[in-house]
Amino acid sequence: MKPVTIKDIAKRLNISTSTVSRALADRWDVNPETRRAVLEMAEQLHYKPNLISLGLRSNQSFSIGVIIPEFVNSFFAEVINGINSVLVANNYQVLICQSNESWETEKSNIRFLESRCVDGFLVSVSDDRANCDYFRALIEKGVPVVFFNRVCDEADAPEVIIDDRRWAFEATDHLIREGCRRIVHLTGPDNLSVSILRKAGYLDALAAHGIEAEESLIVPAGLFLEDGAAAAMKILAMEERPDGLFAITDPVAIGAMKTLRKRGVRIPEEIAVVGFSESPMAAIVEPELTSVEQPTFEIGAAAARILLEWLHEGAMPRRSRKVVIDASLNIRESSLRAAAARSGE
Amino acid sequence: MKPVTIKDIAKRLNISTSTVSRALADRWDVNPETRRAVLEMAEQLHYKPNLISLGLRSNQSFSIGVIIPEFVNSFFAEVINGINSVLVANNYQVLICQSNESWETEKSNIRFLESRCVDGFLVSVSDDRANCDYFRALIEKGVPVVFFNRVCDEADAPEVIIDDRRWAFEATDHLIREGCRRIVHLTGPDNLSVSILRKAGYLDALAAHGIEAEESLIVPAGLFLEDGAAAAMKILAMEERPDGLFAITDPVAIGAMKTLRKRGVRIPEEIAVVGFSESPMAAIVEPELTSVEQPTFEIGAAAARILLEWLHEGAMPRRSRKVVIDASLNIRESSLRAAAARSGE
DNA sequence: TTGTAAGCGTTATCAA
DNA sequence: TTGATAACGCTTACAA
Repeated sequence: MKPVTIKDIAKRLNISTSTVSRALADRWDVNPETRRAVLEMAEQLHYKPNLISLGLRSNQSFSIGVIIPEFVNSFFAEVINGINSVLVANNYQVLICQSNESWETEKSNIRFLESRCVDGFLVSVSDDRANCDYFRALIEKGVPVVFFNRVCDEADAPEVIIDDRRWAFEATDHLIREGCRRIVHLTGPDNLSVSILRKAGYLDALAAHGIEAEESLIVPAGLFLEDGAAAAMKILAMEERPDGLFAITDPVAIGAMKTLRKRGVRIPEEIAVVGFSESPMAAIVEPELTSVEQPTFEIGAAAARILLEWLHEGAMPRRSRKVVIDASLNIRESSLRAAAARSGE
Repeated sequence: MKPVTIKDIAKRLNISTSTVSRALADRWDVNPETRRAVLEMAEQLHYKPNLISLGLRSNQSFSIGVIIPEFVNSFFAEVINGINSVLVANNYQVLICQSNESWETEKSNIRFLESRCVDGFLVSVSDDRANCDYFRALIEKGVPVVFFNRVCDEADAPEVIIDDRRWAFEATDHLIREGCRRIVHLTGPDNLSVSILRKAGYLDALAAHGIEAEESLIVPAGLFLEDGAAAAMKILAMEERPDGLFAITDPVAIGAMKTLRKRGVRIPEEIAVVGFSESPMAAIVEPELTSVEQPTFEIGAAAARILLEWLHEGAMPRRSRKVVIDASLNIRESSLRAAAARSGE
């Protein structure tokens, strides 16, 4: 069965499609009688406007492409909820594509979404991307792009982030105040903005407390549970055991923690642990994990709002070039070394 | 800047748009010379086909609407990965809508996706839906709908499920074999197919072992962490403490387990616990949680394949009316009561 | 082998 | 207040 169109309504009422269109759009220049009849008939035939054809004419699709590395870990899923809340309320559809941390996939996602005529992009970049040329080209063509979380500084586009460097500082500073002196840092992929910034914050904190950084304490890990578990094996093999651990993400922290505990390392007494980006798992694991909490929903909502503004204004909203959202450090058992030591005595 | 269209290519080459169209579609009836020129020009101008306009003509959009209750818990996110893997490979776009467990939202999602001319639906229904009339109407109109996980038996549509009743039986049976006799069951919302079936499986297992079911041991909980935590308080208040717990989902099991442990209940020694639907948290929580593992990715992929078949055949694939995917019981510490008792002696 | 023209659903423009 | 027509990007009979 073919879908009902304004033609069907027009035919039934013996009027023209333009009148039907006007009546449905609630225009002033249409007879109240006619409008009523049209609305009634539309209802009766279960008419639903075809948003696709609308897009053809206006050259906009009322859809937004979202490109993220993955959404199985709840972080990006929560961000998408923030994005959705804003865009759906404005009658936009969200098209979600996963890059699976692959640049190639990211590029093909962009092409695909362009073919679908999305009105703009919300992007958190993958980690194996060599440069930002693709996004630069997009922006130069006039396509609105807003980055969040994992950004592309070389591209001139708005970004919504937290102050990763500052919060990595806070996390490390907290460990030092808990008495840690040999703090290992599990890093993420090198070309990810968050990797670089969080490492910088870690180094800042060491410097602020006059602790010398040691190359051997900076352990390349990754972003996921397995990466943390693998890194833990390296830690166990170290001649001089560290007394603190700051991981780039919660999964990495948890993966490391589980492995260390299985090998009999007591947490936080022997090694205090701090993660980053507050996952639901942080409150599940034992001991509960200290972590930097990012307001994920708000990050998504903010990015979506900037994109909407760009769409409405027709130009990049300059004052939103860099939006820094606040974060917080949730202190839990995994890092409370001083308290644990006291209660253990 | 306007996007490049076949008109632009045609104008530059002084040929007609139909020739360009044919050349791009790689038709036989076009001069190799012309084809080469067209392809070259398309490349040069960065031409990208407009999938939207294509849909207008053919009355199909090459997009599929997916409606799920939520995707912050990884279960549905994993299913979507399965869906994506099949559909993206077939050049379909997936439009994801969350119902947030609200029937109203579900209905508005359907309307919205219909307006976007999706070619079909993949649905896991929300829990507060009164009936399936909406989906029935859709199917009668000839719109392909495939249900997965949470299905709508009243609607005549394919469904992809696991044998919830059987695996609830296995889970409960396992607890009984571990020596449990007073097993509490934390249930989900009443009108959800999985709630009903898992409760039935629980009762089956009790009956099979000649254990009398007790109304007071069937505790209405919900689907999430908080629901499990709240249910745990009820358990703690029971006069006769149960020795086993089977929860409708992992989050409920984990919520209950955390609360029980905080109140000093030893798991599995005092209460053995089994969850359902294997979440990543199962392997994180302590003690690690025994749970029924559903092949989430495969469920999504299977549902997507059935939908594709329906789309290609033009008729509902009858032999896929009910596809039962296999599952398994992952036995971990939380339920190994016998072993724990031995090692504790 | 190529071009012309109609059509998909809708709206904007102009004329009636 | 309403209707006819063109246009959005693309494909496809049919004609040349």
